[in-house]
Amino acid sequence: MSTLASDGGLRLDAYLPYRLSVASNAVSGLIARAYEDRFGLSIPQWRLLCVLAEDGACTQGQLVARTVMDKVTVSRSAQGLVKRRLVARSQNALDGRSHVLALTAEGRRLHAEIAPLALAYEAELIAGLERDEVALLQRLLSRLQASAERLAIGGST
Amino acid sequence: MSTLASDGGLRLDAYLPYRLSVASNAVSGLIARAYEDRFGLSIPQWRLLCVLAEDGACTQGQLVARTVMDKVTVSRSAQGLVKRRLVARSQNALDGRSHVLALTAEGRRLHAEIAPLALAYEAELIAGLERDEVALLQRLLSRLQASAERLAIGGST
DNA sequence: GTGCACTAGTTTCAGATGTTACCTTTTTCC
DNA sequence: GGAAAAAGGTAACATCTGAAACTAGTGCAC
Repeated sequence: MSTLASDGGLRLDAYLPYRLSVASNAVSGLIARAYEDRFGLSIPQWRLLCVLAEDGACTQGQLVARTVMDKVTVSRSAQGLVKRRLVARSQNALDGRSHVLALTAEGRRLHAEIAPLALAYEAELIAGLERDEVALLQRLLSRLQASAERLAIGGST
Repeated sequence: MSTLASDGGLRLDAYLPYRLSVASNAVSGLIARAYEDRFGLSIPQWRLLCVLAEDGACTQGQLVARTVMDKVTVSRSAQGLVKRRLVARSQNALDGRSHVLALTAEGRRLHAEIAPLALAYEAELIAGLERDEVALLQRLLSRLQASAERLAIGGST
């Protein structure tokens, strides 16, 4: 019998989905403000820039798969980047429905400018943590994501 | 000199803010769908229910502090809960500006019904992890959140 | 080679979200 | 005790988001 109400040991600030969400919001908010203020980029736009810098030219479909974002989000973000001449789109010779996106010289330059800042933020965030703690964190996040996706599929049947 | 473009070792899928966001989205999406489908609750509403069950009656201001949500979000969520008679609002004798929110019997019942499900989801998510790994994850999330908040304040000056 | 199911991407629309402004009540402090 | 500043809460506005409809192009069946 519960004295006040706390049933079965559910406490909000020990509840992992809550903790994860709060931590993620704090980090995303920080990063989003930094990119927005200094470079006028949204986080989705920044993700596209990163993937295009890493992988070279891509179709939007590939970007969707690579960034785990909605195709509408990718479409709109790409439009903004094209408008700013950071990204060029050209016809895809292999498939008339899709276009190929690639960084322009200016896009590459901007990416090269932001990348160190991005890494510096990351370094600040994990300051004071051991190397292996960070590695474990990455592993655990992957694990959580995978579990969530598995449950989402299983649950929708 | 970079062969393709990957500058200074920035790879998106090793970038912590990105990983955190993706993992959090996957988990939140799963949980949100579950609560919405089965109980018609949004995540903010669910958070309020939890805090009210844990702490007993609160003002909205206290709920804002406790749940790390915007006061507008709390206001709207509370309205929904009141409309469904899960929460009762009464005048605050100590301060005429604020109201006191408390669970109704029905609210307590619903919370008691959902809590085991919430814990079951959490258990599924961390299935296969060691106890101390989970504890470390909690610590690391706290750390990241704290760092982000510190940087946000420092950066805005 | 024509029809039909399918994919890539954009547009449209409805709901969610946050920022700002606002009203009310309370506190401060002269 | 009354003006002014501040806090609790809501309303209004702009923005963001994602689902579903839509357009255009592909490719397989026959």
